[in-house]
Amino acid sequence: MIRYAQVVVPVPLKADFTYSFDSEKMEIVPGVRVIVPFGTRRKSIQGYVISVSDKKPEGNFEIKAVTRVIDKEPLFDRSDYDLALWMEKFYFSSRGEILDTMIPGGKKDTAFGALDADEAMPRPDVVLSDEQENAVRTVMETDKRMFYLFGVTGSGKTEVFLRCAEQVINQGGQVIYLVPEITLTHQLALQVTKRFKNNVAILHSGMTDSQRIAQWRKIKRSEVSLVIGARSAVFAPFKNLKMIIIDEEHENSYKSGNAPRYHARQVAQKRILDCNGKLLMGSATPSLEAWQLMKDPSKMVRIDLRHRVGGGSMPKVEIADMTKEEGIFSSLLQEKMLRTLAEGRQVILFLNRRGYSYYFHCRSCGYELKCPHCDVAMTYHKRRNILQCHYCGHSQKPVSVCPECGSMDVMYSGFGTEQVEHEIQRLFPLYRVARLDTDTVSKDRSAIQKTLDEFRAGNIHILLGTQMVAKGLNFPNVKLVGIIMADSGLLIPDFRAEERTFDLLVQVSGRSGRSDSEGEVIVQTRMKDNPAIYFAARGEVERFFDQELSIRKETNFPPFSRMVNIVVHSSNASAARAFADMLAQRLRSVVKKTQVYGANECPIEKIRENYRFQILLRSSYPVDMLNCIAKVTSDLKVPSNVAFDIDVDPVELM
DNA sequence: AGCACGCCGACT
DNA sequence: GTCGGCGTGCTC
Repeated sequence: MIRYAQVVVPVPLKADFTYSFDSEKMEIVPGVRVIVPFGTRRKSIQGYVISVSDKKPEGNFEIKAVTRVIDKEPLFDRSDYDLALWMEKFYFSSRGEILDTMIPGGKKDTAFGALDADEAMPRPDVVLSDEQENAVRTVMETDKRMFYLFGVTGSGKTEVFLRCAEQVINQGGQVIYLVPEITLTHQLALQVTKRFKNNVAILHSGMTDSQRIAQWRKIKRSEVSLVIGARSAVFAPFKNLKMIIIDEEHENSYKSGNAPRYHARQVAQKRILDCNGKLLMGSATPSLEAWQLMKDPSKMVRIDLRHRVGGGSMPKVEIADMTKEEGIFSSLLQEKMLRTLAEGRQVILFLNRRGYSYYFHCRSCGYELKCPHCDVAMTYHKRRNILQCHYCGHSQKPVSVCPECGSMDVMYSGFGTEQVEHEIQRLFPLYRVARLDTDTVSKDRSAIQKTLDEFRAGNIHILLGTQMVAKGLNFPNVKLVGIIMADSGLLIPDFRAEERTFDLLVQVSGRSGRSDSEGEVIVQTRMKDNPAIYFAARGEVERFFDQELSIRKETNFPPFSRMVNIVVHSSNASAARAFADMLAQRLRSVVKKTQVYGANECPIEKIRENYRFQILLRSSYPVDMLNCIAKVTSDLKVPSNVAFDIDVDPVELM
């Protein structure tokens, strides 16, 4: 018998599409994936069956046949689909794209993990500190929905998380444990596997699609009770979910950077509300959203962990004022490095920029070399001897005369990790340095682990890197951390710049002095009075967050308002501008208690040959704002050479 | 988002 | 005379 399947596909279209199939030959039920012809030239695409019916749909269109069924059993059920529907409304995305993100085997995760089964990491059975003990008890025995473990780096949050998970599982519940992608290390996986044996599913990006699907099915059949993974693990299809744990809650990687632009924390809140479970988050540097919620214990219970479990105390931080220094290294940092290295201790240096130098600039005509496809300066990479764009990857030969006026009075300025590495080799020729950034490790995943192993073994004395060295690393022999340029993140036009800079400084500083009380941090800056730097250097975490919170309140920025960033883009600049202006005007005419800014050029006006304009909306009445956006965008004729992207609660505005 | 169709410019 | 630009419309 010929039947009909309603299918959604991973394209930005809200409609579903009906395909026919012969029920004698194919077994198709809601929740399975199918391969269907889609679009012109009957290209094949993977789709998700949301319903099946016997009668032919009305309408004047050709009904094509399902090419092939992928699954014997459904991969998602009604409750998974309901979550997709919620996301469709909340994030203005299509069901096809959402299911493609929720269910493994669709969109590929871009991040990379470092999970290779070599190093063994035996752990003695730890005894909880009083603080930790109390934390576990509070979470388990308090009848509240949300809990926050606010604890300094090294205070043993992981152990508290694992104990809570254990208890929930012992009571028959199921637990999702989210970690930022870079923190999903081999060590954590080992700890967890050792503890939970085969009761745990680990979802990491190094796995193949079929491995991931296998894990998903195990979760669905309740063959495991604990899932650990990055952002998308929040979709783990547990039937008796009772707890979601979010480690390093402030991390931006919990927010998806593309099509459905969901935030794992928001999805977690939604799921936890539906299943009547508990949400347990933690960080040494909470997001301001969380910090505000903690002010009201009826909304979120704050639990403090004030002490490092190893007994080590927080490192001593000193500021090097770079307005009074020449070159990359201040005399203070150089001196500290020499002393530390002479003692046989190790150094971590942090700089959030890769490459050799940043701006190519002509002193005769003022020309600045930008990527031909993006509104972004090209970065010079010395080893490969190329200029590269960090947005689109375009590369070209370095130039030595101004391409504009032919002048030879030109210079490359601004430095990245590659140049710092050279400088270290020059200044400290007796010591070995290793650089850890996407340039040195992107080729193979095991390279990170290899470098870290060498560093742990003491064969490397100085570890230099970007974000990668900022989080989670725990090397007892590291005594000194140097932050080469603490202000780099403060120069971007974003109301979260200070919050992010502060988080980063605190996290990086936490790499120092893990085993004793001798840890030191040198913060190099040209903005020593900036609150983010000032408070981070003094270790005054609460004072920073309180001050930042009051600034946000005065200026009516999140968490005191909600924002939506609509980015209109097109390869045709005037088409993009015209549409963006029109959209902004329509929004303005319907919103009530919402401010509409723009349309203006995005801070990065062009990426990959696409001209970009943004409309920023801000409101203390988000329901009105979101409804208005839904209304305006639903009956809108979009020129086909422009597209727009709605980002609810954006974490970056570039 | 892709992709094909289709109608105007500058060129082997 | 063609090749190919990108504006327009569609995807069961």
